[in-house]
Amino acid sequence: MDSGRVIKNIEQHVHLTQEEKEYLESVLLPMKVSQNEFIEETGKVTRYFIHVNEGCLMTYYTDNQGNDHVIQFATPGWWTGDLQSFTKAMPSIYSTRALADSSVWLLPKVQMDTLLDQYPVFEKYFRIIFQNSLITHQQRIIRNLSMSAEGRYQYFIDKYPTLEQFVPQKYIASHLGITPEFLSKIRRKLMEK
Amino acid sequence: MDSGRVIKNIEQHVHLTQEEKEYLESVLLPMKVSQNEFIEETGKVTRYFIHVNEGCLMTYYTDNQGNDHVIQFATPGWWTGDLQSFTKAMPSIYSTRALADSSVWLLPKVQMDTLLDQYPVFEKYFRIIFQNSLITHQQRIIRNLSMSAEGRYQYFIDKYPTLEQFVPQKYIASHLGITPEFLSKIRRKLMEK
DNA sequence: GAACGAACTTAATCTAGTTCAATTCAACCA
DNA sequence: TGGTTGAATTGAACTAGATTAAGTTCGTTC
Repeated sequence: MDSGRVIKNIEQHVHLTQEEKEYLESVLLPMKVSQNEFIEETGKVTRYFIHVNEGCLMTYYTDNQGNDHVIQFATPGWWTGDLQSFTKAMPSIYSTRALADSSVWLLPKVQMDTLLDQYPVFEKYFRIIFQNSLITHQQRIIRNLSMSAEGRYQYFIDKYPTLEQFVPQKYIASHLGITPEFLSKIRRKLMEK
Repeated sequence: MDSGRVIKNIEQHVHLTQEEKEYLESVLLPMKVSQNEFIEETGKVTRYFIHVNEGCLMTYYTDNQGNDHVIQFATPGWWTGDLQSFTKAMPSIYSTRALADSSVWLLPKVQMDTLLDQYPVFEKYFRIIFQNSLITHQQRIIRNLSMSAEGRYQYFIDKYPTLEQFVPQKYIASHLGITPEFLSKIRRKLMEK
């Protein structure tokens, strides 16, 4: 599996020396996951920060009534996982599963720590990644507070048109914060227009 | 105004040398704001990242129907502002106002850039700050998706008991994603119990 | 100290979205 | 080839929370 893509993604934000690239490559673990397979599970401590290379993952929370709530769909170039569990070694409240056959890179906790300690450029890189992610999370909160379900769905398909091919509708509904039944109604209404 | 508190807050996460402390102190601008005064306004480019020293601020989004949606209340020790506007020099979609007479430190954009460039420790510091903030934002999304308004209110007063003294109820309602009228009903219901 | 406005409350009515239950549809696979 | 299973759809009944509008409380100002 070619690690070139991770490097390319990272170099969109920071410049890496040959040594930094080689070190990163030496600590990333390649992994293939087939559709519906779990990478991380609720209740266990997350040991890896996950970078998607091919396919599609989803990270979600299951509440005590058994309902799933999707916090993220991750396509190639995205990091995912439970940051709290990963950084603080707490049992995870999320699960991460493959929605399609996928290939990912795993960055183990200890290696991430050394990476950050030894090479300041990775501090910068993850500072930028988390900063951007924080911005998009704030915007998602705002959309949830200020837009109707229909508006949020339109925004979603507009913004992530490629996701519909991987993601069953019920998980899109879950990500939008509505029931699959209601999403179905919205879709019919939009078709009729 | 004593800059010791900012330093103390930062040193909860990273260790600073004397030089780093002095440089930071030399670029922070102290500012007093009185109740209801704006620090940043929608439509203008955010020039400062704001650190609260005393009092309480709120950062909120106003939608095109004129409704406000609070994304953050900031009390002493917290950073606030519109990160997207600040880092990408875009017009801000948020406003930041004082809910009480407050004192803050302003970190101007250019100075933040040099700070990050010159002293890797600040990359680490902000990486940690953004990472933690990202975690809490994800949790807030999950609460909005999985809990009732009453549940979210209980969580809020439980988690931020001191905020009620500064924050008018209508802004708590806004933060929870409900109307002031409905929050009023919830409160009565809880009183009667 | 009257008058004003802003925050909060109350109650009636309304609606966006849920719940539940039945039906269809497609994929898998033995 | 037919049976099973889970995803999507449909529709009826329901509810959490919104909307509207009127009233209350209270601090501020002239």
